[in-house]
Amino acid sequence: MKDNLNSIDFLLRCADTVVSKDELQKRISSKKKLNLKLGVDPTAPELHLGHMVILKVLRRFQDHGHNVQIVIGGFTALVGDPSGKKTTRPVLSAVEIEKNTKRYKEQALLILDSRKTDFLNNNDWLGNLSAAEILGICQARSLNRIIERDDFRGRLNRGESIRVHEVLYPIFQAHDSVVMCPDVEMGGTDQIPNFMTTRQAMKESGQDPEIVITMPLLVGLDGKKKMSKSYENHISLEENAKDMYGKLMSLPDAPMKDYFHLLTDIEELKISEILSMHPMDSKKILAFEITSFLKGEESALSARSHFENTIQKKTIPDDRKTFTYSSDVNLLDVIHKTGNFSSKNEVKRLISGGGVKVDGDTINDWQFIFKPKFKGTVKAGKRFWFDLEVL
RNA sequence: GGAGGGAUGUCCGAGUGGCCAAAGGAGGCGGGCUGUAAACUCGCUCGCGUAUGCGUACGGGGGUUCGAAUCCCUCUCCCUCCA
Repeated sequence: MKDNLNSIDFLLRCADTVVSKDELQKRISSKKKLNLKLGVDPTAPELHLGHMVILKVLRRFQDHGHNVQIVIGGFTALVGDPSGKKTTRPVLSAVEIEKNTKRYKEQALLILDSRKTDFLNNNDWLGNLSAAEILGICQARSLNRIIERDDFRGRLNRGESIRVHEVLYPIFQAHDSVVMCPDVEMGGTDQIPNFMTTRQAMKESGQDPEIVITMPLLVGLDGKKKMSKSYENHISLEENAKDMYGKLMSLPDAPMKDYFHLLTDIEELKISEILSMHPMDSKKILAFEITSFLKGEESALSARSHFENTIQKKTIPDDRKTFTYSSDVNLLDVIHKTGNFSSKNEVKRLISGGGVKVDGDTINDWQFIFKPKFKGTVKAGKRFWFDLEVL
């Protein structure tokens, strides 16, 4: 059973919810150019592979001629999504939002087709609503419907407080869709309750409700928790090719299958074929595929050979810095001065723990002195090498 | 408005006057094993040029004491219950 790259099943590969597939099929068959909406939060401008999952699906739609509208939540950022009880929500200035938006654009366009992508800011329509207008919108919504969702109901049952603005959040988000009239809205699984409110709102405004597609969360490099910057298990889209490739190689085996499905366009059959190889070889294909898609084939090739040389063949990489001293220096100082370690104690620990080699020999005396005329290569920690020369 | 509970190192969490730079766990770092995977295993995990030493550190400030994370006062923040 081969994937047909044009089939709706391929477009929706791995989607965990589609409401509804029939409707989508109908709209696609009508040959109409569809508008796909994606809402983003301008408080977190650094994108990673987890964000790429959705962008990748959007890109497939674009390749079929459809259009993508990214809504920057300039206004809703001030309201705060009810999921997650963040202590204080930073209030962003217009300038910051501008800056974050720009950065977001750059990263998103690594994946999306710029000719088929529009960027909007919901502050443009939400920011100027009068109190009367807000009342009007709220009049058409029912609280019952909103607090049906599990997280609200749970909090009510447990007697935990729900702030009024949290209830308003889905109303504002829904209003975006009422204004934009998208055919499809995409998001993460956690957005489903908000999307349901949105569909309801669109119906009440006499529109065809948007189709909702949600994608599963990508697991992070620890193989356990979802990929997130705050868990420090992410791979940033801004990462350079070498690090991206290297980090992908450190991914546990188990999530590889998901990574192939969610982040590449490789067909189903081919994926199972790749996964039946030695896990390390499959992972190299995965790492290459993703790095090359985001950073270009050339960088990916050199990232791969860098990995093979330094890690697999244990060759010392040649892009090392050289540090030169004019008189005796000890090991501690030399390593500390490279600026890669935050304190001398940290370096001492590294040295006495056996993590430092000079020209291949482990040295665990931090007072080790380099005499004049010394010339050699120091390895400090797992993957940091530098040259040292004492005149 | 009233009653009560809480804030400890990156995180979780023990500790209720000296033996506390503070148990334990997680995470992280380094070694071994390996496929820079997992699992396993061993060591380290505030800073200071080398220290039975000094400095910082248990939400902020002040006090009691020879001595405070531990007691008292006060401030800030969080939570629960009643209204």
